[in-house]
Amino acid sequence: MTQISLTFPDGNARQFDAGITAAEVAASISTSLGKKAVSANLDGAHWDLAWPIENDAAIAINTMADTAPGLELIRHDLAHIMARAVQELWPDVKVTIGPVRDYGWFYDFDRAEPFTPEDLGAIETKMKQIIAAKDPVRTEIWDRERAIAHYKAKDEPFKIELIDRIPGDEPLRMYWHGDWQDLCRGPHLQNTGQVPADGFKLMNVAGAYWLGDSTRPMLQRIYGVAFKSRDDLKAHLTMLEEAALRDHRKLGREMNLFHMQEEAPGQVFWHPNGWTIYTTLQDYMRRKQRAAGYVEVNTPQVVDRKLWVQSGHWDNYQEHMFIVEVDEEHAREKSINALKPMNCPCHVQIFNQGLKSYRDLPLRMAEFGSCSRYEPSGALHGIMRVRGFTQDDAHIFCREDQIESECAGFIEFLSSVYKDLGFEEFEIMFATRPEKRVGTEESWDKMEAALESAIRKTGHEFTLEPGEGAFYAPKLDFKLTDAIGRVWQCGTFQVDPNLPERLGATYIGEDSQRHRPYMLHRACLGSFERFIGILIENWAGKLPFWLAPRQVVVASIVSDVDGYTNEVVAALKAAGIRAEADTRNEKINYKVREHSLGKVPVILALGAREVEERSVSMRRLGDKHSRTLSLEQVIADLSAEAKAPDQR
RNA sequence: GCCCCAAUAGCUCAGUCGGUAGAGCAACUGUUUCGUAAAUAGUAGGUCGGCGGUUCGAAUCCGUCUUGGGGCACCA
Repeated sequence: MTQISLTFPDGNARQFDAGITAAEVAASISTSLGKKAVSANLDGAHWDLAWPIENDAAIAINTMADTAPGLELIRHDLAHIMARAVQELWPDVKVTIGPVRDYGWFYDFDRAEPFTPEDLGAIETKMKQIIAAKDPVRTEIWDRERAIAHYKAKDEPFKIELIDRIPGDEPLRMYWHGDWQDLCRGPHLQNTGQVPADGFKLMNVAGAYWLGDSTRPMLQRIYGVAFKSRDDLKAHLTMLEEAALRDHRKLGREMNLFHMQEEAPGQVFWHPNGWTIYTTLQDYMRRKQRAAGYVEVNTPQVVDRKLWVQSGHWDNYQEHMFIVEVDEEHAREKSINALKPMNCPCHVQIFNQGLKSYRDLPLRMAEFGSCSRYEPSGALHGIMRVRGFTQDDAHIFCREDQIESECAGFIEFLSSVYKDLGFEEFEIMFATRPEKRVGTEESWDKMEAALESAIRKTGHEFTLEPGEGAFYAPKLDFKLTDAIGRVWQCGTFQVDPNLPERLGATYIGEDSQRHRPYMLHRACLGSFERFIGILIENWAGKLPFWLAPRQVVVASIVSDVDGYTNEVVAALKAAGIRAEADTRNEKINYKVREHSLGKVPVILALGAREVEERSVSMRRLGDKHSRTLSLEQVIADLSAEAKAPDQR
């Protein structure tokens, strides 16, 4: 018998007979570990307790107390238990794939009739029966022909296609519990009873293309969430409820920020409150960009097809463009135009006006560019994914040797903006050369090295995305993390030697010859619409004072003090604060409640006492109590707070 | 674009078997002047998303379009 050496996490190694299972290893350490073990990590791979170990390896035994492997096993086994439940209820349903995902799993089924909410209830009940049965799990390794014959007999065409897609040298693991069987690479728990029967919930049904391919059949996907305990599940469901409470579509209505209507799908009607956020944010960005050496421009909305043909958008992006045909007077043919989906071609037109010298570079050209894109109807979502939006766009025209410093400068700029707006954390995704690309290897080497060096010099880490760059150059994407841990891709930095070439941009170098500039596309917020949606959800509507559309409500307690109320409002407005009076004939409780629900950050309540003292009673949003302060003090405090972060 | 679900008063929602459209909040008008998260009475408010069909009769059943939602695909 061959001996193998297994190294444990404490560094000790022990000899075992080859072919020993992880379960036997666990039991050899202690009886209790043998009982508690659920899986192993073998050289970093997640390993089923029942699988034999044939070679030397580093091993660690997992129990349910190990969160990541424990949840992985629970969710994975639930996917199979659900598939079994579905086939026991409806034997003609075809099974496909069912992976683990965040918080749970899904499984895709092929079935003629849609699953209803009642069906989900029936499936859950059946799943609980399967769990209660504690059916032992076993896996067998089959050869390809046997597996295919098996699935042909069972009429499971999707499984046969999966087998065809598995590389020839990989073992086919057939996984069983009870009489039910699935193709699966594992690992699994030892019996179905190890899954917590009250720790999961089926959430919803959605369509999903087979293999994610829109030309393949649409399957029905059932999503479930699962945790180790009922309490963890409840906590998750509560978290979902809280996330729903900060939905920007709900808050946008409640705070009277904007609305959308069916005559203009995917476009925002900004109300005064919402537009105040928008312009405050835009003013802030304008100051930041000026300070960072950008010039601001503005370019046309409706642009002739000729330019889009030249830029390449007509061939590559036409399905996303709003095309406008115009019967021009005196013209023989209609003129065909498109609403601009991007600003870059127009910016090159400005660059191309007059000769540019190398002394003009880098030229940082910014536009709050209003763009229109015909997004697919199913992609639209509140103000986050729209058809009409404004980018905080800029293009930096520069020489190759300036890419690195411009990139570093942009990363500093972006991190300062994100910090000012309340996002401390962001991640950089570095997308490198794809397989299909243009340009020399030397040029790719230089561009990638410039970006990598810029990231390192600014002291950041990055996540590499090999092959994800554009066909002409690498790019960076910036993902920020919001208050409840969600990740949003907002910023981008993309090198582009292609468009200056297509649109004939040149500058005169020191050698008095014409040279081709590089163009660096960059955005920080992405679009104002989407970013404001993110801000609303991040702050749950309770925006920081400087961004809050309604900053102060001054509320009379009795109508006798209305004169003083109006005086206080006037003084606040004179100090640059967005203040309004509430002199309605309502109780102060009513006013406090209404303005608190409206997310107004400061309420100043005024009664006879305040008039006499020339003071105000200030209540901050979310506070239980108020404080009495002098009017001068409050104006000084609030006007300081009303300043944007860059002006403090 | 694709699958499923939905659309009733400004908002949130009820409306049974196909038989004259309802509530709470908001709004408006009185009364009330009140000290930090809902005073009180009354009034008004609707082409039940649009169009077509079935029916003696449609918010309700069927078709279709539009929009929204959950996903998928998309996001050079």
